[in-house]
Amino acid sequence: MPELPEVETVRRQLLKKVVGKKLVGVEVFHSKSVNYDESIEDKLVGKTLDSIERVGKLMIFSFKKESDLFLLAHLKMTGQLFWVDKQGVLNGGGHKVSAADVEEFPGRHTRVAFYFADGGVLYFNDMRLFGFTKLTNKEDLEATKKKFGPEPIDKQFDCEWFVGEVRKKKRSIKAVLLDQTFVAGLGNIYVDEALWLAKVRPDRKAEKLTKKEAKAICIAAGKVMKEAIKYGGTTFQHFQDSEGKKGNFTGKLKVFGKQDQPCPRCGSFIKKIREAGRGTHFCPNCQK
DNA sequence: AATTATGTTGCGGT
DNA sequence: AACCGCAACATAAT
Repeated sequence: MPELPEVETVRRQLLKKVVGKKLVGVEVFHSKSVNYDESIEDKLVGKTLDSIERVGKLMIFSFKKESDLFLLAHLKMTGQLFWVDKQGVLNGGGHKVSAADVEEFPGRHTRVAFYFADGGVLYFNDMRLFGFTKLTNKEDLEATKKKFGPEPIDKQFDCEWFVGEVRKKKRSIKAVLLDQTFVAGLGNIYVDEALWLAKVRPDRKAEKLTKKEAKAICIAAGKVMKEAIKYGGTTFQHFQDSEGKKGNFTGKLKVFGKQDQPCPRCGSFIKKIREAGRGTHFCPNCQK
């Protein structure tokens, strides 16, 4: 799933569903998905979930009366977190999601199940096994957090700082925006969308951007991710929220996956290239 | 059937 | 230090 808006969508849903609940069991179906921690169940049973934070695309679960224990979850490419309540209901809203839409739990790609005292289960599914859940301590968590750059959706995010720093970078603007240590949260989809909004080509060298272009990118990055959160994220291939639903921002995409289709702004055909090692979509006419 | 693509990021090389 | 390419893995599409 993946980028900040999708992770934030899941975080907000889970806040309402699992915070305050007590863990009674952890079942590991694939050891890699718990960072090969053989005692994860022993460490978690009896703990009550206190809060869920997020840094970039990383989710951080904390526990009541435990100041030195945290559960990190990173979904990478195909990770998913599903909440299934006592009745086996995914959406918690009273009716089951149809079997056609959602696989059985645990399913083929279920890697970990977290069982709660009220009968609910939090499933971590991850087809490609790049993602992880992992226990950590306060010191490690703080070190991890420090590696992330600021988030463009943050009220405090400073475009003056962004303009100054981005124009020191020698790589393409696409590569720079994908770098989580520079700014956190953007991934392949939202970088392409933000650059379209800002009318800047993804293959431009960051150091060659004008201040005006850099400012436009800064604003666009925050805007596109805030808007995507409002719509529950984007489903391009695998993303499903904690209720098994797809993101509604997919219909709002302007360039991502739109190669050979007309640009919604100028009508020229959207092009797809490879930039920073990633499939990259842009309008060759109105992005300069 | 082999090749290429896929929403991420950490590593080892220059 | 900054940057690049690739590997980790499973699956679907050409």
